[in-house]
Amino acid sequence: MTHSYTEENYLKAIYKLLEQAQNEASGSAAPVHAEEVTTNAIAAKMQTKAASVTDMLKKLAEKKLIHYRKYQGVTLTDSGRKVAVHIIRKHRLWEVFLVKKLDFRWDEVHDMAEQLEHIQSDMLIERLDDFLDNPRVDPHGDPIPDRQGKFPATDTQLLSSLKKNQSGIMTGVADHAPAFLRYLDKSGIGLGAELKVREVLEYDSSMHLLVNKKKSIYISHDVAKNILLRKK
Amino acid sequence: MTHSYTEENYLKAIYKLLEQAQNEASGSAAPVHAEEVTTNAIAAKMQTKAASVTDMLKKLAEKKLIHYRKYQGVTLTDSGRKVAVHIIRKHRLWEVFLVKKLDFRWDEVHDMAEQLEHIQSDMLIERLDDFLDNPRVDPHGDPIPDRQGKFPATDTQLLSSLKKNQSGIMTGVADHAPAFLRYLDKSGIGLGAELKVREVLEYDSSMHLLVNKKKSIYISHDVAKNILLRKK
DNA sequence: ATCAAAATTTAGACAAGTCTAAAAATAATT
DNA sequence: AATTATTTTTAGACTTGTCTAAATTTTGAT
Repeated sequence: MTHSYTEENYLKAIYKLLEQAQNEASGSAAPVHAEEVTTNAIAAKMQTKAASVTDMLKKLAEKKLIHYRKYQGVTLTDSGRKVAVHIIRKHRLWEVFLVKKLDFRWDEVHDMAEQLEHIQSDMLIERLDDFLDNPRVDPHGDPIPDRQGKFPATDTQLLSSLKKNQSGIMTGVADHAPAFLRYLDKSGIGLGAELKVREVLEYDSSMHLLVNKKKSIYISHDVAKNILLRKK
Repeated sequence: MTHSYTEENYLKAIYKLLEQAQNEASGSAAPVHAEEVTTNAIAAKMQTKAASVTDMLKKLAEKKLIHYRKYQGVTLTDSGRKVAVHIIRKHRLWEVFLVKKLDFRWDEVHDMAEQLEHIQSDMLIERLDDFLDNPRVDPHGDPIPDRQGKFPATDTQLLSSLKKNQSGIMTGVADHAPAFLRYLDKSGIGLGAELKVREVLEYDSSMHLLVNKKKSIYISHDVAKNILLRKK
């Protein structure tokens, strides 16, 4: 019923890689057949060696947390996905706590939440959820699944998909690197900001934006690809 | 600079056993020469075997966290004590959070705090301290050391040491067992309560108390030995 | 279709923490 | 002071998670 710290981290990594594969597949024309995650991808994400990953995959498969076919790749079973989503729920709720109650900035909370997400107590996390007024998203705009593991509906798109004169409200980021987050802070771009596309430069797809109807800034295509918003 | 979850738990156990030995020594006529803790005592407290304790003691001695003389016993070095006190600080602050902010009862928080005390982040614990308005004691009345490891001064005694007609304000408990705490709740006895000794029965030292000038109850000597108060 | 490159798995080893059983040291008792 | 009894330590083994190096499988390119 209970899983080790390390097992939880592997399940979370696999979940995120699967999610990422889904997003990339839906972006292309390819049909979304059950994507699988590779050993090497997991090793890269976990900062470990492929041999270690193989060892862990065998253990997770034995516990029926993943579907594992040698040399082919892995997916999560329903129970594996449940564990992963619960870890994500805890991670994101603790991030809200750190930002809303302890006044940390959104670029500071990741490492602390990485530890807090493994605290074992369902009561604790439900009380924390209530204490925070049942937030739907974390400080980066990522959705927080409910206790059943259901994610709130979202309809966001990448800023990079907007055309000239279109605008939207920023709802999240696709890159959580502290340096990127601090760059956004410095540029006056945060969750809830109104972003209007003034111009899209043809040769490098960089954008000229109007932030909150006031501030005019230029951002690269790389930046635009990592900002999520709801078009209006 | 950083220690494993298990090392931290051993250091905390040794600290508490030393503290306990100190208290018992000061109660008797014996001089308080540097008490040492035995392998068996640690094994009992950690719910493990003596052989495992010996293995860990070697490691802790190598890291200069304890003074270890084979067959003789152990004490903490200054740096070992510092680690232990910091764990206790974190444990007690998290307990305050759980009770004051998440509305847990004082008998429910121990297991959660046992996990939370190992979260590594000095920033986090200082922010938490401020968020809780720098409490001096945890929900059981135990003193919370400051970030330098200094404990606030306290002058408490056991309820069992009071004589007929003496009274005091309850400041803590010596036993943290959930069943004991729930018994106190049911009896209307909690931190801050005024306890007046109406009568001490001679043959079993049980007491007749007046709680908050209203409620009259009888408690055994065992209970009286586990209630701390400040005499007035 | 074959061969080289890349990815994955196996084999064997290591560190942390635990255990049982046996040996050694200390304490207690007569 | 000698001899049990108790406590503590050592020896050797097991588990979890990791690693390197070698073997195997799959993929890609000609």
